[in-house]
Amino acid sequence: MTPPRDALSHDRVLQAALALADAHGLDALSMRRLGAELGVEAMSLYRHVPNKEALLDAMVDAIVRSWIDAGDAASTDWRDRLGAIMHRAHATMLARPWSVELITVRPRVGEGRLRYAEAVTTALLEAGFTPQLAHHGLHIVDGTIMGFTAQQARRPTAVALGDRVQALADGSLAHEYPGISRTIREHHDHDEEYALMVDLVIEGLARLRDGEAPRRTGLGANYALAIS
Amino acid sequence: MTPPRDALSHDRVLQAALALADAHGLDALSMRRLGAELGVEAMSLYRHVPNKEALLDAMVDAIVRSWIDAGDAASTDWRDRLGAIMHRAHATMLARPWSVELITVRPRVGEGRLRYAEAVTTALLEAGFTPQLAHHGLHIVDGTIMGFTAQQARRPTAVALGDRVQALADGSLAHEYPGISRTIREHHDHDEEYALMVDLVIEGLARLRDGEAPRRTGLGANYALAIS
DNA sequence: GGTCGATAGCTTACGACGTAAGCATACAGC
DNA sequence: GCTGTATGCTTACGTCGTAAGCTATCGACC
Repeated sequence: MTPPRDALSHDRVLQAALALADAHGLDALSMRRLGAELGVEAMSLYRHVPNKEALLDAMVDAIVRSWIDAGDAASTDWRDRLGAIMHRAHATMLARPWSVELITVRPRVGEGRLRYAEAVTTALLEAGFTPQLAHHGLHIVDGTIMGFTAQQARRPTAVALGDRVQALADGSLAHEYPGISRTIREHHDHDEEYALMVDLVIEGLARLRDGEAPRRTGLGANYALAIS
Repeated sequence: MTPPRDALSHDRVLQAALALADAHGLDALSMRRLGAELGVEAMSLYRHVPNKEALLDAMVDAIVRSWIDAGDAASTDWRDRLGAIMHRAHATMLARPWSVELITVRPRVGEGRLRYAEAVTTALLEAGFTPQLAHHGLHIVDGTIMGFTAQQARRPTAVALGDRVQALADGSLAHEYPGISRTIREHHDHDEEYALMVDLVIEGLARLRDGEAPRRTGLGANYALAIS
């Protein structure tokens, strides 16, 4: 059967879902609305997607896949390779703010995430990290990307919604929160801030590899035990 | 009117919501079920809580509030103060895995979050950081806590759900993903890994304060522009 | 002590949501 | 032309958050 020009397919559904989230946010992405966007009833989508969860997973993987680039491996400097990945991940997520939430919450390991993890891991291994340390490094890089980006992505909302943020900015809470009041008025370039952290992390990883014992603040377990 | 022993109140609703999430996860927290748990109809809750969103925000703030401790300020060493906060935050979130998702997604600035931000900021300011750098430091610390913890919290799920993770562990995907296959079999202590990152970040902040120019991997903006 | 206003909880109802089950259509291969 | 299979539609169920209005209880005051 030659499908008509506008036949559905897994990919068409996926693309429409991405477009809908881009246009109206993640909350607007319901199966009914997605169907409508495709000129089709909601239930028809289930011919091409097992359920909504799987669709969300596919969306996540499509995005994570774009974090890496075939050209990365060409660079010989592992710092550049890692930096490129981290900045690309940051930029692509900020371009679709809804994706941050989605990626944070859905841990399914798909093709894209595997390729990304592989790229980071091999960069570290080739740079002389032990397998143990490379594994830690992957988690540290991952945490850095997600944590910083998540925080940055939700900052505009925080400003828009937080009545208190205004009070802080105009100084009326200066007595209660002197520290924040003093720092909040600075001008901040968030992209530059991220670059700062990326370099901080990469430099820290290099020092770990080189066996320079970090000045320990005390074993983490102590704190964990102290409060549990 | 003396309320009967079991009268509702904002606090009782909040505590019940926390308990329900602890016991059955965030998905189980519906207004109907929460009401049932309190022996009350769903709509009765709305006398004490404006809507579900506000309840979730209150839950978040109750948790974030526990990240700091009055004793922190007593310590003179800023590394210890920061380390204590970061480890406490990590531990309290892991103790309630559902909170990670909630905190990541809801950026409302409440009392607890302000106090936490203030504690981190003043620790940095008192350690000689410029206001500008202290502000960056807060975001870096925040990103580190959330990113790493989020990733760790969802890792068990990733293992449970990812059919591929098994394939990686037993080596059948070694050809496609040699790097991950090599590192995934290492034994990992995740708390120790977090301690590693905390020290890495604190040490990196110290170097920023001391004006040691990090070895730049190239300006972040370059990457961002290259792909957008 | 009778009345009154406020408070707390209940009832009903609406419009979303994800999706199970079964039906209708339309094509490909014979 | 017949038949099997793939595709999309229809209907329906149980869930959700919450708007609107009702009822019952109780302290405060005349």
